[in-house]
Amino acid sequence: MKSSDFLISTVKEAPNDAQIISHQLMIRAGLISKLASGLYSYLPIGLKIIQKVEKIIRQEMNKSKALELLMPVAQPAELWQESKRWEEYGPELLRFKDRHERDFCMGPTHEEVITTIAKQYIRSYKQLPINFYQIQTKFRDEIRPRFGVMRSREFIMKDAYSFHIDKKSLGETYQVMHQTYCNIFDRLGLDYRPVLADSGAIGGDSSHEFHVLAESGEDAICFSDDSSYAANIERAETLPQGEPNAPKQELEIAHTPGVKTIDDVCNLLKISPKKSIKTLIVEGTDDNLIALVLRGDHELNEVKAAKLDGVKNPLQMAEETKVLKQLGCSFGSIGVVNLDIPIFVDYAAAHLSDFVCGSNKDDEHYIGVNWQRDSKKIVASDIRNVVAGDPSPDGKGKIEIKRGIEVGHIFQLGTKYSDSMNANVIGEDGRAVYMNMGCYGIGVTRIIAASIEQNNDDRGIIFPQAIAPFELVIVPINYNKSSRVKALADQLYMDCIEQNIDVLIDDRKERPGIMFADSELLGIPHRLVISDTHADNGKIEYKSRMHPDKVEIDFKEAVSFIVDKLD
RNA sequence: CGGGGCGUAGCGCAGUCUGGUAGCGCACUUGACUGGGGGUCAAGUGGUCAGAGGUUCAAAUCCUCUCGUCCCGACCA
Repeated sequence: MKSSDFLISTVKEAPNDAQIISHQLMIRAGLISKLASGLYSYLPIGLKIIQKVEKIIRQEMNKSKALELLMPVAQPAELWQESKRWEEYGPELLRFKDRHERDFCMGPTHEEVITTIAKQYIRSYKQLPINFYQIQTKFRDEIRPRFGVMRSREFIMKDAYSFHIDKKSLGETYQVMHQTYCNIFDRLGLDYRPVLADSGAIGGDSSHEFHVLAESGEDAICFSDDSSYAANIERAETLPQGEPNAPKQELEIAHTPGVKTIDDVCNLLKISPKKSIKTLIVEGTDDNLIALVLRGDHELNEVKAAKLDGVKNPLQMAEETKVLKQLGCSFGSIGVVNLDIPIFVDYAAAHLSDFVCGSNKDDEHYIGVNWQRDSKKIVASDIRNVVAGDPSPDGKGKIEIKRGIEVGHIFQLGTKYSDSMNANVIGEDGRAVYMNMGCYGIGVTRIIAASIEQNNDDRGIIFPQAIAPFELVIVPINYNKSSRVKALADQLYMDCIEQNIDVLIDDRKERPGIMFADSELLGIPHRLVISDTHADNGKIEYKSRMHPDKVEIDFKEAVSFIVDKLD
């Protein structure tokens, strides 16, 4: 490709709505262009990158025996009503009517459609297992689109759906997909980790997420420092800590006028938050109130809490007016002594002795509280987020926490959709059974942002070779004035094309500094520079985007030198 | 949905408080010089100041409403 035939739309300054480095660089390098909130056009150079990512995904998916197909973006409401998700999904599902006033939605995912296809064409266990995938545009009307294509409303996703006669077969394909995902992310040159995940609203049993490690990641990932344990913080478990110590202090009232927060209580009473508890009130399933108790320095894990018996799922914090009416105090003064509603206590809080808590009266707190002596029977549970330093749930090592960008997610769905949509096959024994399903997603466009988050410097993007928009850039100095440079550069360009190198020759009438800066901003991995001074002695200059040093090589060997680098 | 910010040329911004000729840098066009790290000089192009209504002799500027956009929170396959 010649620069003069292409669109190089680099800019010095990114728009001020670009917050994170990948978003800024994608705008500055001219990969994307914003159309509206969460909607981006991919300019020619951005599309080249997408196509390279897709190629790797296709190759590995095909290798896993998955079959590519393509389903519609627009989907009829009937399908979603059948799976009950028309009601469950909420405003993230973009709904609209056609000219006949029939309800439709833009597909945020395709379980319903693929299940319909499977229902139609898969009749016998002999056709199973089978795994369909597509690479296609999804639309989710995100509450808050942000970070460019990292969390956009419209995005490209590879989604796969497998069908099985039983759970065993599903488990086998799940393992194959786990390995396939590792192969894909390896080839994409990403620093990533598979982690245990909550399966969320999609339902099902077993689930792993694949996270690219990056400071800007929206998820917290927990690792053991001494084993392979890794889990999303939503899912990472904490362990019971045994019986608390025997009481040493008497139960006493402390006056705490106007004090509401844990910080204020602890400052006033000169204790550590680790010796206090906080009591959160949530809605129960019968319009009742339920107390969740955490150590003062810990955070509630809403995913875990929503799964407790009698607690409304999804979790809903109680209104303060309702709390005031039923418990007689405001949020900051709730405590566990004489609290007459169901109480779930986090393991760490249940392990405390002689602690501080609210008294269920404003402006007073209890000190010297002890569970056995001062509170009614409680249920100890795992309801908090793990923190760095917690013991790993597998008993080996301690937990470390890092940030991650979710680029892949695999689920074992079981029969959730085949059941509600009546997708069955005839088994070996001649009886109809619901098919087990798995589903497997990769965020194609998010991968590009994630890769840039991991690979950049003060000059711009440093693309891994596998997804770089070009493998090589030729920068001729004085191309438009020096006929000798032009002849050599053109020859080199033709030779590269002959070797199937994805090469860009910068034949613009620009000063060298601009061409260097653009090639670095775009993250092209290899660069050859031709000038009159080099031409004099039959040399050419090579520079890798990864290394600061330039090297001189013989002009005649330049192409084979690059071919070697690309292998 | 709640709280906050912003909206002036393609991009980054000043001007708004205190009403009176719409500006700067980058980019873009033309020319000259220059030619290995975003160069210099000169001359240009480009704006319903987000939109609507109001106050006023006069509104980018004051008032009201609407829209867009970003941040924080709640939400999230």
